[in-house]
Amino acid sequence: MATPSNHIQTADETIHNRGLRMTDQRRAVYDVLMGERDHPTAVEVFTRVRSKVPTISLATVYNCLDTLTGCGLVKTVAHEREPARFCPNLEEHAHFFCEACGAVTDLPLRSRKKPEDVWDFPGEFAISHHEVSFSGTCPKCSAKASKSNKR
Amino acid sequence: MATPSNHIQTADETIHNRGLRMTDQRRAVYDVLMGERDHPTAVEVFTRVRSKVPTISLATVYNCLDTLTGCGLVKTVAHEREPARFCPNLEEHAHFFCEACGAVTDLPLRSRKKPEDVWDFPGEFAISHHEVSFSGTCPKCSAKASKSNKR
DNA sequence: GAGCTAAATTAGAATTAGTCTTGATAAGGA
DNA sequence: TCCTTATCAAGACTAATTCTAATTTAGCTC
Repeated sequence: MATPSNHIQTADETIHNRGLRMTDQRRAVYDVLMGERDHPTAVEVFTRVRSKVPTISLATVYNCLDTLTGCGLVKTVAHEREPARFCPNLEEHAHFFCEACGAVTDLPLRSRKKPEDVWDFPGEFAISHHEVSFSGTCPKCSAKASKSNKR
Repeated sequence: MATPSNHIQTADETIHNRGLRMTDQRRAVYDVLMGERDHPTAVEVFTRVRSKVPTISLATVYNCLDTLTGCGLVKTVAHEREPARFCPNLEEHAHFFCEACGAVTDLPLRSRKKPEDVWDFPGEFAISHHEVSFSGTCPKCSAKASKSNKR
């Protein structure tokens, strides 16, 4: 329903099909997200985008991110009270938040398990989205920690 | 590790064991959360608590919620960019957010399944927390919707 | 290509949730 | 009782995001 899978659409097509325009700003924001897949915040996107489109404003970055998420090209990633992050990975996946370095890692699904198998839904819940997130220490920081523990 | 399960502690004991005091304000905040299990925001807790402790300030409510979560008596529930909600249910469970009425429902675990069975963790991730949330339409709102669709 | 219209952008103001600061208050132990 | 420390309260402050209003741009029609 959200993404017509009959054929692969380019971002341009997806946007045009909604009656919207692929402007320089929107493309630049999208390119930044596709370029470095590190889940930047709006402000981080803003600073990266400015190297390509120096006149862009932060409000526009917010607008573009809004448009792109509205078109389903980008997903927002919320974690605790931290600023929202943005992710162009449309595959089903969970997120891992490293408490040491702040890195956010995509974790692909290993087995296709239905939520109903794992959690108890008492009554008729109509699920439209679900989100799974983990936090802890990422491999890099785990390695660093065990090294410094050995001294 | 987080909750010593050798014997059941009262909230008072848990707080005292941390060298802190169970004040009127803290008890009132905790009682509000235990009373209506509807995942109120800090402001909602504030308005409810004021009927018991009329002189309490919002800052104190934030402080109390902070202390209680620090002691592990209460969990914060984050969803999108919305204000944080608070939950005294310490059992492992997921949350369901109704997009129609805004209600938040606890969903207990049906089967004890390890995250590693479901998601692919490439490398040595040390998991300290995980959070699962669903959104969609709750049973009440589903019933209302199907009724009004029939007209 | 000029003119029109709606969409998009911009800068800055406004909002909101939450935190910080500071001084007052209160509780528990010596 | 005195002393120390925790706690509370009020309001100032911050950061992320949204809103507003004016300007610019793109695509369409003539």
